[in-house]
Amino acid sequence: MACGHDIAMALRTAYWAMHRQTGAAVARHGVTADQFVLLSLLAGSKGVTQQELVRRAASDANTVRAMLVLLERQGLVQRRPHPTDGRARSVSLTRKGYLTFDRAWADTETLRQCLASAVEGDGGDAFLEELKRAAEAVAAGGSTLPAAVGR
Amino acid sequence: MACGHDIAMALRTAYWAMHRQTGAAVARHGVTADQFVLLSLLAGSKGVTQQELVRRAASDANTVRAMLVLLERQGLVQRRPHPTDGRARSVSLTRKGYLTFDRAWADTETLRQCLASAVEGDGGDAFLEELKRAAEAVAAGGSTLPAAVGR
DNA sequence: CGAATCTCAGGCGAACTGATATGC
DNA sequence: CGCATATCAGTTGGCCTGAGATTC
Repeated sequence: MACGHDIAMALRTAYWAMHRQTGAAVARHGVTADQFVLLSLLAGSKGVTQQELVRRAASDANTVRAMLVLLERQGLVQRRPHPTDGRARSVSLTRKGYLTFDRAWADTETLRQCLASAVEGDGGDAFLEELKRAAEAVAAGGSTLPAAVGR
Repeated sequence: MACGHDIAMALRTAYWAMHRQTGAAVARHGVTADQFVLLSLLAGSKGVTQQELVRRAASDANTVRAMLVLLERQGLVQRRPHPTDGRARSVSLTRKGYLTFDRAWADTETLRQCLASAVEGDGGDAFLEELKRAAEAVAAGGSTLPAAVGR
């Protein structure tokens, strides 16, 4: 049977393999793998708040801000005051940002197909669902069942 | 159908959820989540070379060395010259290393069960296999199908 | 010789903590 | 008031490149 540790290690291996390949594929566009994730989120929806990016990228508010600052210096993203919420910022891609993302997206096409075809056949959807379920369970598991109890 | 991007994002989310929970669970033992991974590998087999750790931890030679130096300063691991290969180092846990790992392992028990039970039921083994297959495909995919071709 | 293992120097993106300002 | 959003200052661990020493 699949013990948690094996899954955790396989998860780690898979993530880093993907992260490194992505980084290598998008490096020549001047962005990192993590920055590419942000770009993909911004390309998908206009006028996102930083908080939204934090949620969707599974990251941190300070980290996201630092990354946006770097992307802003490259002229790939712009941050405008939010129309209704004075606290928030409305982040969106610039034209250059769209161009860069499109190219980077194209250069990661084979990578995504590689990933998809590896799990497709048996049940790609089932795999995706299990992955999401695992993420949720783990994220919530630490708070519902505080591991800092024993001893 | 499950597109590669969705899988990649879910993979990222799952990994970071696990990484953060692990880090929070083992923090009071003075080790990080990544260091805990090394400890678990060392606890599983005696006299491992650093190169072996690099492979199994899906990491980098310089990174592993830096981490081992930190762990060595804490007295958790020891590095001895390899018996047969003069280039290599034989890394193993000290008694303190075993103690620390056992406690950290116990504190991550609920986390592993959380992860296992989330994918169990449908097919935990199938999930693990798909995960491994995806990791292999991605790791090899970048070299067999160089993404830096287009344009 | 080439190849593998490890070490060293250095830089950098990213994650984190804690405190702070501002607007809901 | 509490709460949420974002900012700033600073620290750290981890990843990476490039070079070099040593041994197989």
